[in-house]
Amino acid sequence: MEKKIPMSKALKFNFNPFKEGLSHVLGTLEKDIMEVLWNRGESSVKDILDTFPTDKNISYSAVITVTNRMTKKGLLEKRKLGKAYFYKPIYTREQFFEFVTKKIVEGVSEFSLKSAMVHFVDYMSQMDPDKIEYFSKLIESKRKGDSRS
Amino acid sequence: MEKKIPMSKALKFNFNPFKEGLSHVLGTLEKDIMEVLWNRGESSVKDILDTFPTDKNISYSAVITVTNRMTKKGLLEKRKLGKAYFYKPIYTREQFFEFVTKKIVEGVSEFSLKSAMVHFVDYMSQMDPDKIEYFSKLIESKRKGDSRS
DNA sequence: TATTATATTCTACACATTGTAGAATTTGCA
DNA sequence: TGCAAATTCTACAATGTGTAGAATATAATA
Repeated sequence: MEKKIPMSKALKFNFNPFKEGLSHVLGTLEKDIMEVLWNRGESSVKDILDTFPTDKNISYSAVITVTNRMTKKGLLEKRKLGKAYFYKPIYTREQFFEFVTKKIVEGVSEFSLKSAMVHFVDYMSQMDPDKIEYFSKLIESKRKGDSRS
Repeated sequence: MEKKIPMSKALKFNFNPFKEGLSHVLGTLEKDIMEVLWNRGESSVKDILDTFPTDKNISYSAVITVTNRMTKKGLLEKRKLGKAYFYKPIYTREQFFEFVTKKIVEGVSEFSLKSAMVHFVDYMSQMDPDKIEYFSKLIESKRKGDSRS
């Protein structure tokens, strides 16, 4: 019997606006694991566990269950190296942030474009002017060159 | 024994970027109920059920359970009128969209401001130029007058 | 006031997601 | 081949949502 090839589905996620950083998108353990993998690259479960503070008290099983779920969800890739499986992120940290941000921006724009515009500008206006400056430039460049469909 | 006042918690929600419209934020039945309440105003469970197509086959219990959960979540208010409870949205449709959009925009900006800017502009540039026009104006007005704080 | 129609509450199950881990099994290297 | 290490399997908890039956409460009316 052929081993089933674990189809890496397209990444799906929810966005929780009441959390921060990666926790907008990932559970606590998922997040910890992603951080480790982005920081030290392809790692085994043991590697991951070793980076956790001792008082964290997470079991080997807990980690392996979650890494496998993340693999199914299209977040990680795994391959066997020697005796153990090694996991690595399919997306770099930057790609992941890009991907998530794009989806959310598209989603919220579809949800309510006008509100999105207003609140986006509001948000930026509370930041330093550089931000708005940068943003204005982005828009200007779109308004000019970019008239392709 | 005093009746417990059902503290209307602050509205919490997740945003699913892979859905559309209200379904970004609400479950199917929740959404159907909100639509009814926004359309016809304060309504009893029976009222709500009556608006559902016969083939929908949702039980009275199902609706009442969900309306009560939505009340706990800070989405609805209820009060007794005659024999039955009547539910009404705490937020108007517009307020709700505003609220959700604001939270998501703030969330995604916190998540990754630069990406958010880029994708937002990208998204708009695929829309008609009016959108960008409107947006530019918003920004301009911020850049001028609004230097408070 | 007793009856009845109707509304509510309670409880519970299903499914999905995430955190968690023990037990059993497999496997690779010494 | 045997053992240590790793994996798989299974399972339970909590949360959110859909769903509904049974029991109970209540209001209107006969």
